[in-house]
Formats: sequence, C-alpha cells, structure tokens
Amino acid sequence: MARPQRRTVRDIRRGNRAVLLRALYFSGPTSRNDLTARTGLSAATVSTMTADLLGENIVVEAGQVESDGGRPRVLLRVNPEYGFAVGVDVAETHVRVGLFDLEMTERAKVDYMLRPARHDPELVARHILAGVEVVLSDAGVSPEQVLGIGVGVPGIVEPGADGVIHAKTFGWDGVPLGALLRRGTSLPLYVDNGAKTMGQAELWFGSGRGASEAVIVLLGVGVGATIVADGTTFRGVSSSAGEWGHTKIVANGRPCRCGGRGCLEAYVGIEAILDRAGVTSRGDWEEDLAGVLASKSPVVEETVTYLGVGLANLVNLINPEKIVIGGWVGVQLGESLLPDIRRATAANSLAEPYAATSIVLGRLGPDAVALGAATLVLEEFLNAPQVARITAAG
Amino acid sequence: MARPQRRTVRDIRRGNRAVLLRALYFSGPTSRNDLTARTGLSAATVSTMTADLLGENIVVEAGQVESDGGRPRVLLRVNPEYGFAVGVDVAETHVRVGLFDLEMTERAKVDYMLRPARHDPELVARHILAGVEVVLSDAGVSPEQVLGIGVGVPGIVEPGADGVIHAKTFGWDGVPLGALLRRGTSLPLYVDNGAKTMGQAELWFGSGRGASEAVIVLLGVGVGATIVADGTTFRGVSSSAGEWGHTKIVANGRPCRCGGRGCLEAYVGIEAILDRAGVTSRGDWEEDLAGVLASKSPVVEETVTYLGVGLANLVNLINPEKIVIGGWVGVQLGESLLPDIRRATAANSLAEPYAATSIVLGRLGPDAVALGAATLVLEEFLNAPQVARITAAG
DNA sequence: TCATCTTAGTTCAGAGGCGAAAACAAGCAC
DNA sequence: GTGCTTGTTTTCGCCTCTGAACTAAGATGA
Repeated sequence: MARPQRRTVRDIRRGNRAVLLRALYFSGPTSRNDLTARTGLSAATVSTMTADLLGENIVVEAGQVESDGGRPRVLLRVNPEYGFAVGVDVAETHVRVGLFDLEMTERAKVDYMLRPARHDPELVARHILAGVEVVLSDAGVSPEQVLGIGVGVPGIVEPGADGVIHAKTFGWDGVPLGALLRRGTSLPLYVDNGAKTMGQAELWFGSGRGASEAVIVLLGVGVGATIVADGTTFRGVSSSAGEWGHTKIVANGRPCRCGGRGCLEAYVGIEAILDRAGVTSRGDWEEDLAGVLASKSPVVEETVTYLGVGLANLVNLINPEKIVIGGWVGVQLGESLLPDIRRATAANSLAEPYAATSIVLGRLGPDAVALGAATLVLEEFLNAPQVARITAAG
Repeated sequence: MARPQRRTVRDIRRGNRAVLLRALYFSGPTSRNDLTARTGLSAATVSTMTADLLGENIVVEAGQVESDGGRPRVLLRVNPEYGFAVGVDVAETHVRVGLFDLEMTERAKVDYMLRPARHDPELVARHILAGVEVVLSDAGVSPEQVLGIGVGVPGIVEPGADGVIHAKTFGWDGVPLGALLRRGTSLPLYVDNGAKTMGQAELWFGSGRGASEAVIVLLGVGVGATIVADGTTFRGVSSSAGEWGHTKIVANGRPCRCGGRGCLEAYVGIEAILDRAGVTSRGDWEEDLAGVLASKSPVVEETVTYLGVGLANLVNLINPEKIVIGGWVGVQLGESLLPDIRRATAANSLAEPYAATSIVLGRLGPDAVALGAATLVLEEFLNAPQVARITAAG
C-alpha cells in the first residue's frame, strides 16, 4: 500500500547523486573506479557526477594510490569543511550545544546548566540560540556555512514544522520549541527525541554501524529505544514509536512515574534500581549505581532479569540484527554484566530470533545525543545535497 | 544508512507503471484524466502508458461517464481476468487451497483435512499441489494464467528461496516447503507466515485499508501480530518479527507452550483462557469460549486486562495509526468487549500514542489467511507487472 | 443546422538522464 | 620508445518525461 510517487529523470540524478555521496562518505577516500563498483553506476556517470561535486567543493581530492602497473587512482572524499552542523542536547540538567564538521568532528561546544525543575521553554530556547553563536565564533565559522541545527529533547516530538514537544517529566506539554527557535534563526531546524538522536549516533558512528534492522536502547534516568527498520529510524504515525520504557513487563506491577504500573522503566530505570536497593541518593547517581553493583545485592540479578525480559520482548517482536545498549546506566550495567544480560534475554526469547540478534554495548559517551542531533543535519545533506538549505523540521 | 540502489531511466518507467497500476487498482474504474491527478504524472505519460496496458490486456475499458458539457471520460480498470493467484492456508487441521482472480474474488477452493499431529511435510506438499490442479480445473483456468502461488503457514519462515519453515507446535523444524513444492510446479512461489498473510489481507481488503502504520493482531490458538511500517509488512532481519504472543507481560508468570513463562499467549490464547476458566473442552473451542463469555466469570475481565496490556505495549512501542484485532478468538472477544478492550489498552498506554491509535475489529473471516497468501502474488504483480512471472520466494 | 464552448485524450518536439564503447591519460616493464 | 595495464573522460545512442499544440467528442444556443 505504500504509495510511491511518480518519478522523473531529474529524480534519478538526485537519487544517484545521493547514492554516490553516501558511498563516498562511508567508504572514506575512494577512487572513481571504486565508486563505480560500489554504486553500480557506470564509469561515465561517476565521472561527470564527481566533476560536478568537485566543482561545487562538496568533494575534494585526497591523494593518489598506485595500481598494479596502471594509471594511479585519484582518491576523493567529502570535504569535511564544506559545511557544518550544530547538535544540541537538551537534558534534565543542562543544555549542550556542539558544532561539528561534516566528518562529525566536534569543533566547539558550550554547556549551560539548568536548575532542576526550572525548564522555562523560553530560557532553553535562549540558551540554544546563544550557544549557537558561541560555538560559531569559537570555531570561526560563519552562519552561512552551517547546514542546519539538530536538537535532541526529552519526550515526544510531534511531527510538523513547529517541533511541538510533550515531556511530562520535564514539565513541558505542548511546547513549540521549533517555533521558538525559528524566531531567532533562519537555519534549518531538526527537532527530535533525544533517545532517537542518540540511537542515530550509535547507528551511524557507534556500535550499530552497518546494521539495517536494529534497536538501540537507552538506559538512564528514562528508558527508551530507537527502532531502526531498513536503515532508518522508525517513528510510527505520530513520531512517538520507541517508548520501550513504558511497555509493561509485569501486569499491575510497580508504579511508574508515568502514572502506569509495571513499566520496564519502573524496574530498570536508575531511580527504580536505587529505590529497590534501598539506596537514598546523595546526588551522585553514577556512584550510587556503582555501589549497588559492587554490593552483590540480589537487586542486581533482579535488574538483569527484568532487563532481559524487556530485551527479549524486542527480540521477539522486532527481530533485529543487533541490539545496542546505550545510556550511562546501560553501559555501566553492561560493562560487568553483559553476559548475564545476554543469558537473561535468551531465556525469554524464541530461539530463532535470538540466534539472529547480537547484543552489544554502545560505544559513544554522553555526547552521543548532541552528535546524533547533528547527524540529522548530515543525513539530510547526504540525501539531498543540493537542496540542504531548505527549512525543514524533524 | 539505507542503501538505495542506482536508478536508470528504465526504472522510472517501471516505477511509474506500478504507480499507475496501483492507482487504477485501488480507485476502481477511473478515467485517464483522474489518473493524471492521482498519480501526479503528466497526461502524456498516462496516455502512452495506458495504451500499453490496454494493448497487453492488463487494463480494460469499463464504460464512460459524461462530463459537464465536454467529451465524456472513458473509464479504465484492471482486467480481473488478466491473471489469477492461488492462495494456500496450511493450518493445524486442514490445508485449504483457493483460486482468486485479480480482484481477489474466490473462483474455486478445496480443503484437505489433516489428522491432528500428522503433519508430514511431503503430504502437505502433495495436498497443495493436488489442490492447485483441482481449483484450476474447477475454474477452467490454465496454469499459464496463474501469476503465482502464495502459501501461509504456521511458524517462522526463513527468508530465501527454499521457504524453510520452523514451527515448533506444528512439528516442523527446518522443513523446506518451498523446495518441496518447486519439485511439482514451476509457478512463482511465495511462502509466508500465516499471521502475516492474514495481516496482509486485513491491510489490503479489510479493516486496515489505507493505513500505512498499523498492527494487525491475530488471536486464536496462537497469538501473533503483523507490524506494518510505511505500508509494508515489517519482517525484521530473519523474517520472524511480530512474535507478539511470546512477548512477556508478566515476568516469571504462567508457563507457555513455547517453553517460556509469562507470555501474552499464556494469558489470552484460547487454551489459556479455557484453562484459567477451568473449562475442560469437549472439542468445540468456539462454543467453550462463548460459554466462558456468557458466564461472567472473572476470567473474562482478567483476559481483557491482559490483552489491554499486550495491546498497550504495541501502542507505546510501535505507535500505530490503527490496530486491527483479528483471529476468531479476537473477533469473538471483541464483538462484546471491544469498549472494555479499548479501556484496558488506554489504561496501560501513554496518552499521546494512544490518542493516535484506533482499535478496530478485523472484518475478514477464516478465509483471510488464504486470501492474504494470494495477495502476496497480487502485490508482486502490482509492483512489477511486466516481470511478474519470474520465480521468487517470500 | 452549425458555430462555439468545454472537457478528454493524443501526438510531437525537446530536455535531461544513463550506459557502452571508444578515446585519452598515466604509469610500468623492457 | 613501444607495448601493456589500469583509470578517467568523451562521444553517441537510447530511453523517459513533460509542455504545448492538436484532435476527439459531446453540449449549447442562435
């Protein structure tokens, strides 16, 4: 029932250009000759198209490689300085703004602390806009060179140009962050859920690289997941797909901060773990969690079991090729307990889909949310390199 | 990361032809003029393309409609007799073979009973092949007119040409049904899980019509789901996605016939319902279930609650536009309890995704599996009408 | 009756795309 | 320098789409 739209010859060019650019981006320095093999395009087409891209300075030469007794190959690569992307991480305690080049190397960043429970949308928007100016001037980049701004936020982001956000735990209900930002900038904006931007980062540059059917789970204060189907993030009809943390694993179980009962987050979210272990935090959750893990408390084993159930449900329902466990809680748990987590997952999965899945730890740190947000810009650039400057929203 | 492949001008033609044919198929009799509006193609292209299709007898004229004082529109439609599709339902108790024309009208069918627990793969394959001959001769259709054979089977179907099946409850582990059938026929074969073919049928011709993000759940002896993303069935990496019945809703709960504990199927599968209600069946499960429903036993309310949890997990994780409840148990429950099911789902869902979902009953009967299997053939035909006779497997 | 209007459908020329193959480029070996 | 090998560019033919001009077919009204 998918309704593919009509195509005209120009679409071919656009599409093939995107194919070529992606190949160039992900294969690093490559010769035209290699590109014909990788893309399936004819040498003629690769030649004319790379000539265009070189002329536009999107692609640059990157040395030569000798060949067995023939003309040496000229290597090409995407010009990392053709443009830049801003990635923003709006979290409970801070707003982080980073500037990345096209290779996703961070060129500058700035943090603004948020007082807990003071999440005035206007203030957050001002922080973001100020942050953009700061990172640009720090890195000596002019606004014309910026391809767009990606923003990762907590909660559910409505599809549409205004980037309307619903985040109960954040105190935001229907905040049009996109619209607020557009007052202060004319750059293209992409607003998306932070768990999804983190997933995007792990998928493109982290442990998920190369997988086209994957789930990236985020374990932190909140618990969420990014479902990747056929290489792209699956969003559902209103962009809220992936609320794994609030799927129920114990009908009528522990109460959750979402108001429901028996949610996965009520068992494996950091607050739930500490609560169940009887720890009253003095503020440093990471240390608290380390303490629990070291204590050999039965809560640890329970947590692994519950997590295994949650992961197994993903295995059975989604049948992914890879599950990446990210988020600081996930990584801290996984570092010592990954084999146990795998075992617990296997115990609750069907054999065939479990055998098809590998469960690995995320390898990007806490900056993954901002990096992933910037990746939204990169994705747009790779998909439609010549029209990347239109305004659009995630 | 999706790796779109290169395109050439011929692909455009193929693609646009598919777009046109789909529009024609789903809009019923339509004029060329309408088609330009629906497809976005130019009048010139529609004209030449329809001329081709008429010449190939894929499309036929279907009368005229006067217009306000101008030349009347000539209506066109897909020729329902251009080709035929065979749909096969392999179930626990029988093998059913149906012959459908392109409008999916059943032209002939035949059933073969299976003795319970005697599911010799060779026998099943012989039944199917014999059934194909029978329905063809009954309907007076020659094999050359058949575009393909779709088969819906229990269990997990490996991707690949051999149609290898793993169905624990059926006693099949690694049965290459596709290969067995290919010994006896050279027609294109499409083998898929029966829950998925039923989902396909509801999506194309039943309650799911028009939805592009949907879940069709099957409640019967087994419990499964078809997840539809962007208009197509989501299969996961090894084609087993959708094993909703074996996702856990009660960590460490009731044992399930899959060997696990706390599976949804162990609460809302027919055997689980009857077992929990203390009914010892005399063989007619439908009657037994009706009895339980009439008895106002607390098991009914519990079942609705558990089902609500299972559905809510789909709402939160998948964020579908529509959930269709199918399968005979689902329909029997839903007929009297749909409002309660909705309430139970709402109670366990996040507000935003729940608000975006409508929960409805399936409206196709027990023949949906065979119909959906035939639809696999139709789908291939609509996607690539000129090359529909290549051999391929689901 | 017939010129005119309206809407539907067809034909044609032109632009833009791709691929195969020929041509050109640039090294190596002798 | 001559031949060989491999990489890149150019030429040419074929295919597709579209806009615009053109034909078809009925309604209307003098």
